Amino acid sequence: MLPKNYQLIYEIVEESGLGHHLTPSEIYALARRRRPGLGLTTVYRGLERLRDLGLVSELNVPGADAAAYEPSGPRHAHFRCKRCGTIEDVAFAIPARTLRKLAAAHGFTIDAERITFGGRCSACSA
Amino acid sequence: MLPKNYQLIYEIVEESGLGHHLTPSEIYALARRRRPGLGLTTVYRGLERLRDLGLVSELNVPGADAAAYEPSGPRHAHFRCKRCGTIEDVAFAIPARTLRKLAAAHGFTIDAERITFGGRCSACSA
DNA sequence: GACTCTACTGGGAATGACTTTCATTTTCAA
DNA sequence: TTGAAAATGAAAGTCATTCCCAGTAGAGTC
Repeated sequence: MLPKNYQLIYEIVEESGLGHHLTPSEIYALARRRRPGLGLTTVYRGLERLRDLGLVSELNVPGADAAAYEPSGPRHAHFRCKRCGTIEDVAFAIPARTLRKLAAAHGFTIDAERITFGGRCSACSA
Repeated sequence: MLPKNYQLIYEIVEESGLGHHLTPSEIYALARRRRPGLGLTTVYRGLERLRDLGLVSELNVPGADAAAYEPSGPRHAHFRCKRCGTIEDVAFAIPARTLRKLAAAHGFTIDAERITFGGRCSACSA
């Protein structure tokens, strides 16, 4: 059974909705609204646990100063605007067949895939 | 003209060869062998410049505590073993046509693409 | 209920990568 | 030569993340 606090952390990430991305300290701030006295350490520990359970995904994007978390959903990529820093979800994933081929060719096993694009978002390229 | 120190930093990353990945502090240590008294600040500044010039690429891999640098070469992906932390190059890139389609569909421009796989390397999965 | 063992908890200190600041030095074109 | 702009290094600062440790809550047992 998941400890209450980890449950809370999961709810917060979950409620943020797909396509939103929260940093640990944002999660901390939100969680303390519902359970003041909660420690930052617990948030980090909870996120680690949830990550291991596959309930949330960590996406750390180059250029961003902190990691971000989102509820685990269908595989997708991320786009980060180099100017304003916004992160968007992009519906793109490498076909499983391709992954299998790569893994076979290199002799390793792949259980995670992270794709990030960088550039200018529509607002910033105007 | 590139300042001497930045040149030195570039040479170090360059000589590391494709497929090798150096952290700023490793680069710092190597650079000081040739130019003692060089400051860590200069290494960071140099890497930033070289990155802007497109001469080196930064690959920051989730789970690693520091960023890593490699000479800019043909586009490729990286694989990081979750157990031993080794980073390998993987000859894989998303086709330009696919990138164009994604960019057009979302209204942004893509000028960078970062792909990282996670899993177990051949040694660690045995 | 009382007991125990374990997992969970929070605060604060520690770590470590990276950045900022600032006074000094180098570069290089005029 | 000279003067502005760029580069430099030391030290201090920032900030996300982790470690440590003593205290607490919960599940299971008697």
